[in-house]
Amino acid sequence: MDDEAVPEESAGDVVPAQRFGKARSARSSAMLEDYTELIADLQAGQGEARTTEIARALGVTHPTANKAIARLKREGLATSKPYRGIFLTEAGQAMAQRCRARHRTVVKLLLAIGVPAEAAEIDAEGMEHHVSAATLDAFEAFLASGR
Amino acid sequence: MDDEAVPEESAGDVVPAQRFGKARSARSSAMLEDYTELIADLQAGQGEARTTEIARALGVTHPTANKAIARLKREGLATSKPYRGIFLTEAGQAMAQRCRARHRTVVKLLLAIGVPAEAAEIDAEGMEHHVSAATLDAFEAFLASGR
DNA sequence: GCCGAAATGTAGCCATGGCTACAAGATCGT
DNA sequence: ACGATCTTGTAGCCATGGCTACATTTCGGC
Repeated sequence: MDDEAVPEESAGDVVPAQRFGKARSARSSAMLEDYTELIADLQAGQGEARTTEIARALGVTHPTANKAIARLKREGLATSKPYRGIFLTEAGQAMAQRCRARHRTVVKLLLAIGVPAEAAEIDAEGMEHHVSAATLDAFEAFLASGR
Repeated sequence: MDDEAVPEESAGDVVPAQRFGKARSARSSAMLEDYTELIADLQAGQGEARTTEIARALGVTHPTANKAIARLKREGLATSKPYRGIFLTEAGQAMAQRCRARHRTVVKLLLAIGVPAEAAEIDAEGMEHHVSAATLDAFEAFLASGR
């Protein structure tokens, strides 16, 4: 959180490095978010989340999914016992819920703007990870105001 | 490019794997877009784009910028001679222009929605790379319609 | 004209996130 | 209960995009 007050910047620019840095870190957590959200969906939908299902849903091979799940476990977002389903921890469930809500809001906003449904779904998948709290608030306010 | 013609999918879901795949590929081209856009800016602003400037503006070290520039050259987007400035090819300039226009549109849309200016700038940096042509059109139509 | 500082380039490390190939555990049919 | 098959896990490769450390080139001051 440091936007202005950069001494010898000619103020015309706001130091773009910050923005790019934020975009980069958002990219790195995007995967975690996708996985937790998906796992929550699978648990809700069919009781448990299996590695193969996760891989299939994300369009990656199962070893890739496996590595990602290992990372989720490392980060304390999920747990699992060998050859069994994957389960989210409290933290994981919280993240999944937040992401799902944000995803829905982004899609609704795009639709409200007039974006075709398929494009809205596809683009939201990538955009959502870059939507800050402030922006999300604005989206919700916009939707609530009935435009 | 394989979008439709997936035979027996029950149409209730549109196969999420596609969406994730698109989001992933958008992520991989995001860097190219950032660099070309920035190089164009630097050329316009101070006549030439130097490696150190690019690195500073993006908030990375110069070897990182150097590698990225090597990739730009590989992809035919930029040219440079050792220890000299970086220049965009025709293709690079075209990409830069498209990206800059898209960036501006995204920012304007966010502002129109009511997103605070700083958040709009930051979030747009990440979001823009996931905005498809269809979505961009919708954004422009929305802005033109004065809401 | 030379020498030192700044800029640029190169080498090599690390983590990530893809992949294929193979190993090992579960499950199900007979 | 056993074997085939499916699922899961592991190993190891590649490319990418960060980084630090070091080499080289350019450039500016003296």
